[in-house]
Amino acid sequence: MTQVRSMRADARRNYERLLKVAAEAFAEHGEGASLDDIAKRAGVGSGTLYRHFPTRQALLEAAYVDRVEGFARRADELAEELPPGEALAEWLYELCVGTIQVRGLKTLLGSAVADGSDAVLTVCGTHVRGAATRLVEAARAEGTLRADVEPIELLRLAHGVVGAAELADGGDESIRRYLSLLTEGLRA
Amino acid sequence: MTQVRSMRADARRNYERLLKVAAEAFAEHGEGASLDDIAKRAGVGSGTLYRHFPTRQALLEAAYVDRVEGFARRADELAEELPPGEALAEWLYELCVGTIQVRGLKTLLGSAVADGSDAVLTVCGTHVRGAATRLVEAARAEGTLRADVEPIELLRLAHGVVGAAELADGGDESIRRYLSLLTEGLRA
DNA sequence: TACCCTGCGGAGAGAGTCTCCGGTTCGCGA
DNA sequence: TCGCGAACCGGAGACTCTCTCCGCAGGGTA
Repeated sequence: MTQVRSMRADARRNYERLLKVAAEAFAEHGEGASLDDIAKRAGVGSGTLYRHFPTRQALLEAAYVDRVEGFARRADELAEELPPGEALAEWLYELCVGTIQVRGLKTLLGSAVADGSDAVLTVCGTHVRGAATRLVEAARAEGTLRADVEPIELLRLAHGVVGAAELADGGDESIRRYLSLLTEGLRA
Repeated sequence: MTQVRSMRADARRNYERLLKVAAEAFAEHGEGASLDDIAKRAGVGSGTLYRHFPTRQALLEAAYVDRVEGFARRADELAEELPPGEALAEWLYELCVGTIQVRGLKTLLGSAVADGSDAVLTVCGTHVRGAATRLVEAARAEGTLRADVEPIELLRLAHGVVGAAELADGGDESIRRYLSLLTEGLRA
């Protein structure tokens, strides 16, 4: 995606410094971390930061792509280890836990499944939507998942579950609880 | 709740001007509306605003209490008109729609059902939790709602549903869809 | 080695938050 | 009705953060 090779050596150095520092800063202060401060900590001017990453969103995405790719890979691992329904359930759980633990990731994943024009679909969006689609299709074929549920709907609901869990204590048990309520429904 | 009577006449005038302007500003610009701007529009200095409402949250709550009281009253109306299960479902739907339509309300209701120490429970929290409890108990007694679901859990999940719907188009149909997925569960 | 031009840095404008305190004005008691 | 003390006002100003602009350094190529 990023044409890293045609970058000048110093530019590339700065780019990678910024990425590293940004990941730390977002993890520490959440998505709202001061951008000028990130620039300072990386030893570059703010101009340099904004040249490489025009928006906060761009930096957030660049800093966390590999983590999101990790979620996508994990989906395939789980698909091999478990029956489809369980794989999907476990993946959603891990996704939610990851989202709540790594500060800043929630916004990123949120905008990755938001209803923007699909033309400008982000890398993260592609990864996470792809992974969800694979798991959903398998679970549907197996007959353990309602046939009318779209992958994107599941991702959005998972995002909602994270929101709900945050309102509780934000712990893994809250995630598990709200996810199970969603899976099993509210009827008696 | 607010000891309005013991206020000096000018203080009270300003207090109410601020409330009115704040409700407009939050509705127009969302919860992030500029506080200094609200003060200016109300014709007072920013010091006056901060004296009456020490935090953005305090102003938000004061500006929207009556709306939240409206939700609570609506719960009782619905309880009279419909069977418990339907009343609860309809109330949650209206709550979600209201939350998404009135900008700024989402944050307020979120913090009203957050896991803060219950000692500092807000007025809005009391109203909305009370209403939910009444509806939940009736639906449980009727046998249409899982017996192990707490009112607060339902409110948090509703907040999550609003989040999910926002990621879609934010329309009433999205709310309806995600709420029904939650109610009926995801199993085939 | 020398030159061009990519990429750098940080000053500074703009927007917002929140505090502080000199000045105003309300309302009570006489 | 007057006068005084307390309650309340207003907005200047310090601080934080975002984002742009442009003179200049220093990398890459011939």
